Amino acid sequence: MIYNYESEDKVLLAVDCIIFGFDAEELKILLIKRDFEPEKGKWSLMGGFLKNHEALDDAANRILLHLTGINNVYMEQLYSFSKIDRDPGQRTLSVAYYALIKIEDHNEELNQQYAAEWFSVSEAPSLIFDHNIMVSRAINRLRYRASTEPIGFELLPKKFTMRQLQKLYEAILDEKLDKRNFINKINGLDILIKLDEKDKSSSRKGSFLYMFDEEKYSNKLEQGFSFKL
Amino acid sequence: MIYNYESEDKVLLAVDCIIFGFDAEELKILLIKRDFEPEKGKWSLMGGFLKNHEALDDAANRILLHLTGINNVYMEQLYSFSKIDRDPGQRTLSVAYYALIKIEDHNEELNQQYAAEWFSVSEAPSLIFDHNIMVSRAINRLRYRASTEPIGFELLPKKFTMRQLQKLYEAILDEKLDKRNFINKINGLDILIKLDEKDKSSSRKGSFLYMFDEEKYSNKLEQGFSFKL
DNA sequence: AATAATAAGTGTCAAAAATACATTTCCAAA
DNA sequence: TTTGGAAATGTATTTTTGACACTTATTATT
Repeated sequence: MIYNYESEDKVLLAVDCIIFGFDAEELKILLIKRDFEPEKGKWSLMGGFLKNHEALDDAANRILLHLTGINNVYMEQLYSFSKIDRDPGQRTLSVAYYALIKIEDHNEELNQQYAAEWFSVSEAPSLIFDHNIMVSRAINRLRYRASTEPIGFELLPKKFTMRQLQKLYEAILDEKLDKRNFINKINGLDILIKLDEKDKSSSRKGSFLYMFDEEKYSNKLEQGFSFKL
Repeated sequence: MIYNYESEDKVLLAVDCIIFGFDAEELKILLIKRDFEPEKGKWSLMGGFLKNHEALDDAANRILLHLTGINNVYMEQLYSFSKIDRDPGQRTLSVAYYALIKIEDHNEELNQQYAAEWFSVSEAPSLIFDHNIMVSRAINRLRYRASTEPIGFELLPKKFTMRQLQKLYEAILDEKLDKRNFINKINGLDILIKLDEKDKSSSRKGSFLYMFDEEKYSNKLEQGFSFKL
């Protein structure tokens, strides 16, 4: 007996992306104003529908690229949302993804070509459907992931200062950290390259720039090292 | 303008359940032999298809109930799998859930009414499709969850000994734990009720039985307590 | 009644990790 | 040369984790 797949229901599957950025010491999300009904004119996550011939990861990347021009960034599947009436227009499920992007690298295109806008996580407007729930789930996941894997760097410029890194973690974890303890911990991990360059934008003395040493990190990983912050 | 939902593809959405149990000091999963093509006769997770009128959580519960007679147990959504050809019969996505059940409470019905069989996680057969990947992801999730929330008790009888609890955590974490340190840690959490009863099945002295004190736990939760093992 | 067998139950010390905390240094601008 | 301001730096204390071995309670056996 072959299973009769035809007798089963098929569903519309949306993919929605929570896009995180970091700027001015704040964790931000990228939102768009929805330009069609239902809920036209309201703020929304970036979304689209899964096509028959693509995997979810691919759909998430396609949607991100299409709505922001951004490609090739860190993304992770978050959760699938399925409340019957979550979309008042039509029965739709949604698989949420979150992405981490370096705001500086993408600022211009976003503002000009796309109707997208950054909001500080704490001041974001209320969103359509269950998107607020998605965002808060994404923040939780980001908190966990950022304290067990070195993904914070995805939100910073390639070269960054210790202060930036600390402010980033403070924003993600939503708590103040002690500067000396933070630096000691980071240095203890031994996965950064300290450059000879300094960033002089914030002080006369200038502060040294660092880069994440991906190669060193993956070597250490193989030797049983585990990132913990 | 109203969005034209009709032009979007719809997909078949399966729900597969990884069902964990604990017995004889081992972490186990419940599998069934598939009785239809494709892959008829091979071992598989419990699965079914999402219906148009139900949410994923409800589908997972329905499928669990239908295939095992089990109801009302701990379940958590795990991940959505979408590789194009994951099911050779038909393009299908699958949302995986895992469940924790108390084997003792359900043993008879499972063996008699249903063609389900328990396998130790380490000795389970190779499964159809991407089910092996689902299982290993579920184990990871279970490890994390069990060390940050008191869900281990879902796998034990209502009354259990310290030794059982320790063996359970050893099985979940896949590492030996020190008896004294473990007991000290558990007692430090102060979320168990020590009963006057003893279990005499494993020694002449007998060992005290404990119960999880749900009420105490949720009170402590509200006061900022967080379970950590 | 004494003994033997077996798992249950119990505490301390040392090492490591986390936390709290204040001063000096460097550089450019005035 | 002085000054302002952020960057850089180390130590002492507390807390947590990890290692480790003997006594107790009970019943079955003699």
